[in-house]
Amino acid sequence: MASRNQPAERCDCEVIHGTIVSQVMNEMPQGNALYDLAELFRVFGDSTRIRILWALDAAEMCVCDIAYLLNMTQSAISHQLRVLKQAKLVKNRRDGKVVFYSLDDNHVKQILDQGLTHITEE
Amino acid sequence: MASRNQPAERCDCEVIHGTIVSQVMNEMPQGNALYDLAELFRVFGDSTRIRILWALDAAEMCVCDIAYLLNMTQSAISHQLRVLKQAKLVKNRRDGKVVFYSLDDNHVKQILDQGLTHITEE
DNA sequence: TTTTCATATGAACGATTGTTCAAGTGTTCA
DNA sequence: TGAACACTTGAACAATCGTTCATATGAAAA
Repeated sequence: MASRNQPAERCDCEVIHGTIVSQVMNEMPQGNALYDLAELFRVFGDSTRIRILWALDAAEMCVCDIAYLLNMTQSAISHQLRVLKQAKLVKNRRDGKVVFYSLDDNHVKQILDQGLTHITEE
Repeated sequence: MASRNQPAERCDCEVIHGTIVSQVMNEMPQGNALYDLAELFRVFGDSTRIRILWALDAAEMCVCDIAYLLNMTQSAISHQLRVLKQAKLVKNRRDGKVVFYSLDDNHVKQILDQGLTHITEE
């Protein structure tokens, strides 16, 4: 019998879904696919980053504009923009001293909207 | 002049988007809407929870099934199921000793798929 | 009733996160 | 060139997170 604090062996409860469970195990995306998916959502999982994306959906904006808009320091915004850029959610272009950020593609807004739909429907 | 480590005052960079920025500030959802949105995505932002949701999309399942499937302890799974239930992403029903979990609504799979689309398109 | 199984829960732990602070680029303008 | 501006970056910090361990609950079987 499996001790309780080990990675689980097959349980003894009535196995209604035994066959399906085997299927799921075989069909579950291998390797990093689900890990990458979690990482993507983790980037969306912060209200500062959400507000940045929300702002950039309305217009391309420089770092100081975003900082002013969210009432935060440039440093904090810059750190978060780096996270967003690494996740390919935003892109940037330099124009003299100023760096303008914008959404990288239209998936971003779709993902936000999908989330909002879940929240507002209750 | 604003010192650098204060919540930002209006910057001096060329204000191309000044008008739009004001608009965004007015139109940005007030109160908790964006905070709630971030919290929703934060729940998706963990690979254990993503794998649980993936499994439950295939079939209703008991806790020990999920633990076996993901090769984790029942305790760890139970803790995560609580998070998922609080976020209204899963629901459960008791049948004797066994508690069966399933996805709460079809938004969940839509959100997962939307994320996968972003990842796979490169 | 007592035992057993399935699950839940609270405390504790290391690991990760978001912000701040201080210092660093890189560009423009005088 | 040198000052000023827009932005970036690394280290440090408190706060939060996910898992483990030990224990508790709830239901069925003995």
